[in-house]
Amino acid sequence: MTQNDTFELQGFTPYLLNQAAEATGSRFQSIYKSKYGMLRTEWRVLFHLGCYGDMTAKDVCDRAGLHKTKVSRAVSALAQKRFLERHELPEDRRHERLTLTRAGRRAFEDLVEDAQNFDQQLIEHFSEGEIETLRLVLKKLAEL
Amino acid sequence: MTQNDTFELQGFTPYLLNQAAEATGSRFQSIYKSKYGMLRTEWRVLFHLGCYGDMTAKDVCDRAGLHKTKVSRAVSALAQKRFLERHELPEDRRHERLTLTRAGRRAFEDLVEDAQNFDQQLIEHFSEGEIETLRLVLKKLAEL
DNA sequence: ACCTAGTAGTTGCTTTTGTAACTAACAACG
DNA sequence: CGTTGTTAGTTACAAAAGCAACTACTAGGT
Repeated sequence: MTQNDTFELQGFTPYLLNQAAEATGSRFQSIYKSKYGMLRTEWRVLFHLGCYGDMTAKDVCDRAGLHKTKVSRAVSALAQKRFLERHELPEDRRHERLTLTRAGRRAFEDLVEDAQNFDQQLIEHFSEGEIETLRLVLKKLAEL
Repeated sequence: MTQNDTFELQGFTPYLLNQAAEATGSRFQSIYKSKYGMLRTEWRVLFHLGCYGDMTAKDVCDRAGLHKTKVSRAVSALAQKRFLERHELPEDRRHERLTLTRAGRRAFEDLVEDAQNFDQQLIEHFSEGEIETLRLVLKKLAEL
């Protein structure tokens, strides 16, 4: 193998981010996929509603940085699983308020536990300072 | 909006990783997509060959953690663009050595510049210590 | 030589995503 | 009232990813 020493792929931030996100994300996905047959976008919508309360699909798009078609399909899937209900807002019938059903909230709370355990297992490999820096940097990177 | 205060989505590591990876990755993708019509997996294969020298598709799979079908299709696409050539190894005709063509190497070197500039713009928002910690933690997370 | 098991890589089919066009509803202005 | 522009959400079609079955080849017995 001949190599080019001017660039180190292992030091390229987007590549590292992708590898880490893929590794952790796919392991975590297997949990909610096997338990509830949910896709990643469905999990995100569920968690947005569970963590931040009722909102419209548009709100989810803005908060999560997801395209509206993705959210639309995830909402349909969650509605079909009877995890949420849609209520047209009378003051503007274009919007619909999304609300978790009792079953949806139960699933959310169950998955919150899994998420906490999973996160715990991840962060215990690092010091508190490292985790603090990681979170700070990731949040900034996501907003750039 | 009613809310559940027991879990903070913004503190969940896989979610943060995903948001940061998505934000930076999609911006960077637009560069090589517009310049060379490459997909993310094609970019990765190109960079593996460019950075680490000739190898087989299997080697790329192992190093990059990609499924062989994804790599197979990326290799076909890069071959069609005349960015690489495949050479069956005489000692084991199941393997094929992948080699960048002159055009492939030119594209690689061009994109290395873009990658360096891009990375520079990312990391200049942070201190050296933060970047060092970030890289360390991301590498470990990718290997867990 | 033959049979079995395993590997590198491809192909076909299904699921998921991305993009753009669409519907329905509102708002502001003439 | 229209007409124009804008927004929330859906749908239809194309591109891409995931998965399983397949081909071609090698290796290791027997």
